[in-house]
Amino acid sequence: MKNTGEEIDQTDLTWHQAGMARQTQKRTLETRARLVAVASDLVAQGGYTAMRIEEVVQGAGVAKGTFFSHFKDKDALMDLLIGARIDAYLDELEAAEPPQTIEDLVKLQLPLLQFMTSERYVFDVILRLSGAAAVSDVGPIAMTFERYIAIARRWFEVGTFRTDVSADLLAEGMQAFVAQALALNFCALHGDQTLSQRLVPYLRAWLQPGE
Amino acid sequence: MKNTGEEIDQTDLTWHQAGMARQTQKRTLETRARLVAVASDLVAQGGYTAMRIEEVVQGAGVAKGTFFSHFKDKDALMDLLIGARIDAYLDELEAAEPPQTIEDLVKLQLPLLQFMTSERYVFDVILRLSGAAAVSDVGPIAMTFERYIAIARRWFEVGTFRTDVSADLLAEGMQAFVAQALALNFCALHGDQTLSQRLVPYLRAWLQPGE
DNA sequence: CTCCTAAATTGACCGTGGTCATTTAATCTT
DNA sequence: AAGATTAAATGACCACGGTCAATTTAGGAG
Repeated sequence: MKNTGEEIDQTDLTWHQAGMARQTQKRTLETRARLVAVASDLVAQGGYTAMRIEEVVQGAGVAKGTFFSHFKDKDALMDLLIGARIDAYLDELEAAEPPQTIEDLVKLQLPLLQFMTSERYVFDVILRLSGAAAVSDVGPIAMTFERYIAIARRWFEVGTFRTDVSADLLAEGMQAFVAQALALNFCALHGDQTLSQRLVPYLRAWLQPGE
Repeated sequence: MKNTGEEIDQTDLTWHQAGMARQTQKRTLETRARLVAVASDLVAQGGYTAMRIEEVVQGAGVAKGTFFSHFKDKDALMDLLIGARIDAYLDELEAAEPPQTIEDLVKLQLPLLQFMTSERYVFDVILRLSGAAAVSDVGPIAMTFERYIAIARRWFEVGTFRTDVSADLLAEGMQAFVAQALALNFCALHGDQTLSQRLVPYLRAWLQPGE
């Protein structure tokens, strides 16, 4: 995003008069890094639900207002932290061999799904940030959702699954079933089954109908 | 839920000594009714997002604490208000002829879906309350989700849809796709399509594979 | 009617996310 | 180096959901 502006004739203009923004100070990056590091630590200790902005700024040795000049709101920080975790799981999915059976498909994703349901709050944040209201604020989590679809699409292009509909549609459908299964995981009425148990019948009916 | 306690021998015990709770006062019901009425009015005026507990109690002429002795939290009130609206839409679905085509299926549900996406906040509340963490607090919205599945199941039992999997699975799958479509409705990257446009391909692939 | 108990109500208070006018610090200009 | 200009940081303040010890009120018991 940065430094992509076009070249500007500076012969009779200072770069400021030409409308260039003054460059970000080193201080800024340090402060931001400290905020993220402290937040990360706090999450490691007490989980996402318990993280408090007040504690983050105290730990980073800055005022509360400083936090909000670095992040739009608390969600933006969560977006970053949770998005990074999801990305790491997607790295593993991408590195793995494309799954050939429904069971493999579920098994491969299980670590990611378990992270997503590790705290109710985490799941809520993910749902809230999985789609961006404006193109300009597509955040880390929203990016991971795009990425997830892209990875799944590749699996369905080469795999042993139905071919009467596009791999893209199959991927989006799987996403829908995964979200459903995760939601039901928090539900007392259906909480007895494991994620896999719930997911496999769905995906079999979706990806291999009539078999 | 009320007055379901078993009969108790009262020959030598007052009903109070027998452990019966003193009956709810008329006052209670009036206060609660007033709170709900005011809240309902406020929602009608400014939408769910803008509703403030402070305004509700002011309008009802009670103290703030009173609200929370009637409702566990703000969500509980929203559960009631939104649940009632959804129930009304489900009444219509139940009264209608079972849809025979995908297009009819979507068209029939459209009013409900438009309500669910009328405000981002409403959608978030619905997602949050659609499953109850404990059996004891299955609220109005959670009930409507059970009801929705039951209605859809009946459609799929008599309709012109695939029969290789249970009608129950079909219903739950449709729910998943509907949720997905609603979520994408708030997403800038996919916001150009209408709900129907998004939903029809999904449901065709799910309910009538290979046709 | 009066006393007594439990239900209902009160409102000051708290936790926490978020704002913004003001102050401080860095960097550019001359 | 001094002055000008913008970025960064500050912290008092607000909004709003939620709590709870204290108070009021309803209605049965005597």
